[in-house]
Amino acid sequence: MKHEPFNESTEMYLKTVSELAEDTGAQVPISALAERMGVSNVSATEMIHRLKKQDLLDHQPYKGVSLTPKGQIRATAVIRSHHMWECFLAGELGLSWEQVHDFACRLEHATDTAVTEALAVYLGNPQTCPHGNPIPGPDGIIAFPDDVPLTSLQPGQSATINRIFPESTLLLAYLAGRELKPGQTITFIETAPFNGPLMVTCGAQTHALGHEIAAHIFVKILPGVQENY
Amino acid sequence: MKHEPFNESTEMYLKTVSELAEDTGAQVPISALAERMGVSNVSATEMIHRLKKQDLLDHQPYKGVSLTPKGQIRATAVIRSHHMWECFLAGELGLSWEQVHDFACRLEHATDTAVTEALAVYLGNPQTCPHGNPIPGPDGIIAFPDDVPLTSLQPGQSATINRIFPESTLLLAYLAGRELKPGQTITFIETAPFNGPLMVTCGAQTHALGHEIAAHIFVKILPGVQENY
DNA sequence: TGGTAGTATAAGGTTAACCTTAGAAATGAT
DNA sequence: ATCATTTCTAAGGTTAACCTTATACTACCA
Repeated sequence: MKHEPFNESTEMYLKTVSELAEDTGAQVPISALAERMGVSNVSATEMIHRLKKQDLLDHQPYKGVSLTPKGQIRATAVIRSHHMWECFLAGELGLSWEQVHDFACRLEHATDTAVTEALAVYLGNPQTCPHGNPIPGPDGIIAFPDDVPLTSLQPGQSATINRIFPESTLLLAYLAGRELKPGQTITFIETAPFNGPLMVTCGAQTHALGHEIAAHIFVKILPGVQENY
Repeated sequence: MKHEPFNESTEMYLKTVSELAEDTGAQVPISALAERMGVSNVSATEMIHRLKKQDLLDHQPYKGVSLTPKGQIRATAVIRSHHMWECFLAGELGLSWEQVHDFACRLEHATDTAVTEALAVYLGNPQTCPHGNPIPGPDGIIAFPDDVPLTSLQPGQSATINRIFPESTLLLAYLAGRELKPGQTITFIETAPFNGPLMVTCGAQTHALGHEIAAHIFVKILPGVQENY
């Protein structure tokens, strides 16, 4: 009756599947998983088999993987703990917006559920992390955010930044340096010619954002200025 | 110029050497280490060789091991983080005195120095953990506590509990159930015959404590009642 | 209906951290 | 000085999580 170990590696796979599934629906191709994990295809497949044997995820050959209820519970627990730590590190300890993701990435695997829940209460049950992403409830339910990627804006449209997803240190550092954080209002000017960067203004600044970056910035479109007709 | 990995296993060895050295002086026998780590003698020896190669500790064959300056720094960093988390979990999150040790045991290996230091400031630079043990400074210096094991009391002597060392979940749970925590005043009655348990009173309660347990309770002796003569 | 691109499996290799059994070497107490 | 205890080394085995290379299988598009 010993508790399952749930080591870091296991948790990273489950968490990644959960994050990728949020984008694409249910079935996550192993190749996508492998890439996000920085691991070879064969290694990922091996690991999938191990996790399948533990009833943490399902695998439809040539289709992809999806979390079982058991895997889902574990994945959301890790994500919840991750975001709680981000809130704590940034909000209480005053650590920087771009650093806390990294710190939380390590703490998340070392956090007992009792600690996560006590932390949640301490923080007043925050609903989003400092990067704008929704925090799963203790029941594992994630509120699906009402936003669109920056890449889907029309020229001239204004929007407020809602979240950065998925989070990555390099990206967060880049955005922090330009003050492109949730809450900021930006206006999309145009996409530079020859499939160039997206030109946006934020306050007095103009930024040229690559497609990769823009795809990770989710925004809420502001009601457009009424056009005369 | 990659940062050293410093995985959990490495840190546990260094931490354990540091804790054992505090008792016995400098040289820690590998067998003692192996026992505390719950690992075979051969495995511990293997690991010692690995750590030696990384210049984290010295090994005098047939004598024992001791930390190098590099190992010392790492060990105290882990211990500092451990105790900071204990303070936070108990003092801020309100988790129980006997649970926080376990939770901190996992967090300590996932904590960046920047987080430890921010936490220290947040907590007002505490000097001892909830179990009374001194917290190493950021420089790695540990204030040696001024106390003696309960086993060294004379019958009739009173003392205040100062710390529980080394901490272990079972022991802490046992003591918590009897309210034997730092700050409490106890009086040593006698050692029961035939090398039996130590009889102590704490408030209205009398407790029979085994030698193992008593050796882990460190106390400050109170000035004795003046005897008539 | 192919054929390519993507996916799966097979085979063999690596590393860290453990294990056991066995034998060799040093220490320290009588 | 010897002998028992402790400590060390040697040899071989295990597991998890990686790797590469190579081959087999499926899917889907033209």
